[in-house]
Amino acid sequence: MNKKVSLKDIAKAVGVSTALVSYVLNNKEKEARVGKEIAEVIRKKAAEMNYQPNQLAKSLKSGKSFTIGLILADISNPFFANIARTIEDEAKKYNYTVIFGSSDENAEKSQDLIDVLIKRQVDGFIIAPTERAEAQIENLKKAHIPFVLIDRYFPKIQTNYVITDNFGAAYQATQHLIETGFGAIGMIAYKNGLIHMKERVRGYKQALKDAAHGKSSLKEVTYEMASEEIQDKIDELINGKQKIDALFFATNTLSIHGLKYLNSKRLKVPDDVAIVCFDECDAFDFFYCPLTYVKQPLIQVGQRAVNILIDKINHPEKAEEQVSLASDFVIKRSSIKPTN
Amino acid sequence: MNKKVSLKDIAKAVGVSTALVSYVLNNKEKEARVGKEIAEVIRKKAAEMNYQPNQLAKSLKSGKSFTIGLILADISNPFFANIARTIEDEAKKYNYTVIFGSSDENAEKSQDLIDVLIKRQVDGFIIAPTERAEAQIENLKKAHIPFVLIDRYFPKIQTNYVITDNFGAAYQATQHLIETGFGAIGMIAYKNGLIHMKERVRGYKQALKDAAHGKSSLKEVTYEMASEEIQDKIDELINGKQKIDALFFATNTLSIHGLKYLNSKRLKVPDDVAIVCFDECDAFDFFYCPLTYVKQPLIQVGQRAVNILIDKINHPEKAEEQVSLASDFVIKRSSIKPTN
DNA sequence: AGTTGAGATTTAATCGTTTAAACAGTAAAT
DNA sequence: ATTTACTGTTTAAACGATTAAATCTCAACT
Repeated sequence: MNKKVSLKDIAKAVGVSTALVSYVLNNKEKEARVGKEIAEVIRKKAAEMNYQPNQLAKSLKSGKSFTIGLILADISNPFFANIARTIEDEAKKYNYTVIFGSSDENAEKSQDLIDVLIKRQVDGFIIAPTERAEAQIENLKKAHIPFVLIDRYFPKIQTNYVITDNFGAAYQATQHLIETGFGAIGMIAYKNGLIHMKERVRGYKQALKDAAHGKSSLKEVTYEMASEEIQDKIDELINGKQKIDALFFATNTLSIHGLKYLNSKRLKVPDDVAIVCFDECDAFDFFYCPLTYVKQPLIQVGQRAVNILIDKINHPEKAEEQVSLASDFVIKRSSIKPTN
Repeated sequence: MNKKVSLKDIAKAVGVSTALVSYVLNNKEKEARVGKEIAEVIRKKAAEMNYQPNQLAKSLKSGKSFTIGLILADISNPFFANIARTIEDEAKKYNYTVIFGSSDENAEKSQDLIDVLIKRQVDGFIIAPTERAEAQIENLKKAHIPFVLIDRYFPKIQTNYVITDNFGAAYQATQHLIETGFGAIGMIAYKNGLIHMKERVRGYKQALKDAAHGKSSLKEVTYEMASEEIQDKIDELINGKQKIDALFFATNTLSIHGLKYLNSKRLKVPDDVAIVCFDECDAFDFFYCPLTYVKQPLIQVGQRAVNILIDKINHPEKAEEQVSLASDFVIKRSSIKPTN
């Protein structure tokens, strides 16, 4: 059969040792003082035989795989897919390849993925960590494996991370609703201990407090049952004693589920309830009322994460870097007080 | 520093040769007649030292990397992201890892990715091939590298592939519009030579022909400039002499661009123009009028592709497999004749 | 005592590269 | 004539694992 061409094959074909071939094909002719003519012959033969170096062997020898492990919650969520895309592109610039996996916000799956990728000798990780992943992250630290967290991080662990200023963005969003004149502002968030979610909630509450705007109406749903639970929560907010007239969704998926339910209840945006979303989403383009949203700088998050990771890979002694990026806030009609 | 633990380290710690350690950790104690007590010691030590075998070394030795290379047009497109997700999940069942890249429908990028992945010794490829990629595919064949094409294939090249019946789906969609009573049915497709697109166009044309429904109104746009060009094309269809009253979009991205433009022109669906889309999309949920669409069996495509690939990897002598899957056709209000 | 055999373990080659070090050959310098 | 200094090339070890073959140790049997 058609076995793959190795250095040895070329060496045999030309009639020299593999060392010479290696030097030539790695452009180390100068240092290794390889004869000019033989170098040409080797180069020609390699091309002719369509030689492709075995990266596994190279990595084994060098201890560097030029591979980044990427662990996200779910690649089919556009938020993560866009980050993945950026990370892939950015990594390619430095000749790195990306292997990714979806954790589904599940700490065991996340650990499995980390193990698989460590066995594959990735040079480092970019991870959007799940709840209860503190131990995994501590272990990576202990093992001195470079990594950068994105989207979330653990305040108790000193790590590299690139996030967006969730508190600030949520504060701004809530403040905007207050200033626009809405009286009772509800929020729907995921029920979990992850910092990005906590910060969004904190921003919302702080904004209400600073404006002495009554007490907060926060409702939380689980990741697994979001689309069902959100319906009850919205009902409670709508029918509760402090009937809300504005609603802040903490993520794009919550927005989609929530808006669908509002549609099904024939509640009009912004007349019956004003809306602000965290993150954007293709789907928003087709909502009858243009939606106000927090626009996270996804591309910068991805690029910074890659840059910091590669820097850390090449300079393991460097101190951890923490980056918090500001979001844009895009105001559309969904959060404008209807004139009546 | 904290170098990684190797077989040798364990061997040294226990005071035996690496061979024993290897036998034990690969559960080959029986065949290799390893002492029961020492096996226990080795196992304990390995766990204690948190040994993770080096997959690169294993692969180098065995010639199998348990890695699949996945080449898609763009991972940030939900159509591909969903396939990627399925492929990742399915591959994991067989202990395979997926490395992916985006070709952006560009043959050079695709070739670059193939080269990178070959160097990384992937066991096989799953590829949604771009235009002008025939030579690449031929080369893979010549090199006896297992691969499965998805979404598209090349009729002139005998390969494994898993696609959906594009002709049938387009025929059904068009026939539905005819039977519903629309008089002039336009279609917007990408201008390229790829089989999936050609088949969709062929299905559309054949349905018109079989129903003796006048001549076709096909407009084609380029991949790179789709969002701009689609506007002119829609204008032509709307204002042309055979003013259309129904429109068939050949992909989800074309649907989104097209519908946005129709919205901006204040054309109502289905009153001014009926709509059928190929592929679904989250965004459709929020379009004011529920959209009729061809629902491709993405999960099956991904799973079959993985299964066929792994089969081919393990049995290279097997004949190529060609799979064409039927799509669902979901009829909603956008293609229902308004009663007036 | 010597042979046989089974059990337990090690040796060494191998996968495809890289690269320091050794070696060989020639020319210039002493 | 010998040393020195290049130039050009090969040797061999190493990366971390696997595994056939070799080796060693006993115990059992003749």
